[in-house]
Amino acid sequence: MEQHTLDIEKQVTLLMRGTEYGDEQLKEAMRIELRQRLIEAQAEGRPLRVYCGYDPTATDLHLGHTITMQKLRQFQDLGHHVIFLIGDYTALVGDPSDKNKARPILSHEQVLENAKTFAEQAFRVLDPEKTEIRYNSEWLGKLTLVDLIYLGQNFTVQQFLARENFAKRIKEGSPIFLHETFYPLLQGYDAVMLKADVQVGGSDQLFNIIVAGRKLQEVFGQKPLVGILVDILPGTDGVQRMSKTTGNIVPIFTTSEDMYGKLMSIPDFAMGKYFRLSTRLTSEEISALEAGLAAGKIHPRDAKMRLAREIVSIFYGSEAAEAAEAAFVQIFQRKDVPEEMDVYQVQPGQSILDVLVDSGMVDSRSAGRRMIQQNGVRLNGETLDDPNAPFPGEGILQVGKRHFRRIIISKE
RNA sequence: GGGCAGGUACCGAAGUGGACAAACGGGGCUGACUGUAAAUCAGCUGGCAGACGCCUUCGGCGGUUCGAAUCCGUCCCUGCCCA
Repeated sequence: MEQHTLDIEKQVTLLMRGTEYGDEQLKEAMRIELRQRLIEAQAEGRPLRVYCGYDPTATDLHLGHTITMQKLRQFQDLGHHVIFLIGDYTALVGDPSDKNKARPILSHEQVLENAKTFAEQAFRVLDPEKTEIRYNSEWLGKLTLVDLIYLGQNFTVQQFLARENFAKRIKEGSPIFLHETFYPLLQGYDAVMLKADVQVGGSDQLFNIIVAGRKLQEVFGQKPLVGILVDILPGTDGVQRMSKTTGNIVPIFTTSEDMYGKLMSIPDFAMGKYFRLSTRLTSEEISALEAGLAAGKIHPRDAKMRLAREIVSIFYGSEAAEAAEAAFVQIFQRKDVPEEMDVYQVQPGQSILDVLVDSGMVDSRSAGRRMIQQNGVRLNGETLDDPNAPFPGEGILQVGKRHFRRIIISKE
């Protein structure tokens, strides 16, 4: 018995690590509830039911999503039951939490298309053997109007208006569509249908999880879930939250080299958050690193390379991470060329511009001309300056900093 | 349903008959520099041709005009106020 409580204490410490509630009291309350729930479940001889929902509003899952996924993984590794919920119906509504404006309307077909590879992407972090995949259309699709009315009776308009993002939109005079207010109800209903003990989410999910989810579970006679809220990862710009629409994502499905490079492009000031949220380094190690940086003992470039290496190795293993680093050093630090690149075969009579466009290295002839004018096109290191000249010969064609093709001349 | 204000490029936002492919800012791209694809500085940022020029784009459609993002009609959408 003594031994078990100790185990639980360790679990609580691990599971609460990296959480962010924006309010110490709430955090403490959740810590206590988590401990209690673990004790109860253990007494009942069952694992906790833990879930996090992901809305397929776009095709790519990205590093930002993996913060909650890593938290799910922790639960999984501790033997708890994890549900990866695909929000194919909530995606139709669009979560107003993280937005300063309404989401564009998607059709259910588009959403399902987006969701196609969600699970596959998630398994880069989660254990496929231990993960239950669900779609919330399963129960949201069956909700009747009466059900919805009943759900709505538990919330007031004032609760919604008080939320920062809605208040902001009201102040700006930008629209808030009625259906957006359904979002928390639907997410809360997910929690009810899943009989969740724990819900993991970003700290922007506070209302949806702590207010809506817990409230509705109580209404349905369930014990309100424990919310595990994690901090939000900024995108590659270092400021705005990572999101596909902002265009600042590090996608999960990409090459190790690309992931490494994207991580190297984050601003120096964002390194701390990335280390804390996306790597396995302990907070002591990170603090030491930051102290070194502040004292000028550690080069920011080296710290960022460490960051990139750490994260890439989580997804691709340490060998691939080292290879990606080597490629990065080769291309960007030594300004050398990569080991591997696509091959393009030049046809007789093609001009330089023809090759740029036809090989897909530029989007249009105008863009190609611009690129040449700006000295962005090189063949074997020699800058090419006449778009209309016949393509001069074989070798390595480079456009901008990071686009390469091996050019061969067709024998004819 | 009525009154008022709006709908401009990837985003924000000027422009209110010709000099508008459309100021400015952000984003993106290129170059220089560097400590890195950070920061900073400079340039570029609809397409075709690249010399003149031509084509598509300012919510949709239709008009007025030699000429419309700009004026008129109509429709759609948003905010505020009223009901």
